[in-house]
Amino acid sequence: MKLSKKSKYALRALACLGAPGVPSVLSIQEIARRETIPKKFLEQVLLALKKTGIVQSSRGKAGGYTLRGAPAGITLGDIVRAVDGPFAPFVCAHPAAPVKCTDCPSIENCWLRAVMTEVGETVTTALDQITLAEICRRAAESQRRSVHTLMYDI
Amino acid sequence: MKLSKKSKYALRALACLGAPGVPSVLSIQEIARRETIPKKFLEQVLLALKKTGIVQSSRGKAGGYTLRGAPAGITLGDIVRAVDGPFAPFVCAHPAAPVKCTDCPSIENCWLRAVMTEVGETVTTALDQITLAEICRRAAESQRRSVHTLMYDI
DNA sequence: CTAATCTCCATTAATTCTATAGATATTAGA
DNA sequence: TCTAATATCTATAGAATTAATGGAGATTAG
Repeated sequence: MKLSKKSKYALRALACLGAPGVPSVLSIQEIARRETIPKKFLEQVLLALKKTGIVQSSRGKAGGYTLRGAPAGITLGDIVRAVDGPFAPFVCAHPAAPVKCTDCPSIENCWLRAVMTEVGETVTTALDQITLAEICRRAAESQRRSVHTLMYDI
Repeated sequence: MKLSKKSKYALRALACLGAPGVPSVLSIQEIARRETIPKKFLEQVLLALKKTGIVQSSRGKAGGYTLRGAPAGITLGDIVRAVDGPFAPFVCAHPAAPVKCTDCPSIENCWLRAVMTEVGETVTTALDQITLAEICRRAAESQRRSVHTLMYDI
């Protein structure tokens, strides 16, 4: 039940792109620098985010990535699905393209599949209720708090 | 967001132990045979389930495993946690023993951690609402249905 | 043109998951 | 007391997945 680093990087990159007061177009290199993410790895992450339409890119000099829609319209679920795939507790419980497990009796008549499909849906619903806007808001707040703490520390 | 085979094996083993009309004590070998699970692997799974008190065991000849409590008191969450650990989307969002990620600013002040801890709690709540009793009921129903189908097929 | 960028494909490295092996401890029953 | 069937424990091999890197295009502003 752990999320991949890809997801984590995707979240941080998007929070970066959605942060107010940041240039709306950022290059891979710039995001990698800001968030300390391996550049070549981030490249793959952004490509995945692009494929599902969460971000858009422009090539050439002065190119880079930008959010495709408003942060309020992008959910945590969208992001994680884009890089890690759908929430299928087991392959036979895959929402779109279920695959028979080697040990299922059959794909239509597998009680584990039935229960697990429901679980996957529950998780999906939960993650789809958190938006990138909310995440950005919290990120900004957290940063304010940390600066505040730092000032006290000094 | 995929569950491990350990979880799957645990669920099947417990559904087996909780099924009505089955001897209440089953040996590892017997469960492995019924559910087609590698015996030595199942051994580890059952040991984990024992450690958290979901099953109890007796050693020696005629020994084996049995459920510790009523199926209605064991949740899917209990089972998965027992073998796969708690639902921590990231290590810093571990409910009991959070560990600082290499890229967190700090464990107290990480917005990803805050959001992800909530997500983990949501998943936990969802999984804790499905009981083993419910699972056993569905398993039995599914089996009835499959026998029915089979009769038609022949 | 050129330099900075995204894109695509392949490969290596690291980690985690799955499975197996073997030695030991326990217990019912002959 | 012996034997056979069982759980327990620790280690390790094998497989699969994830993470990271490398390098050769394609595109575009200036």
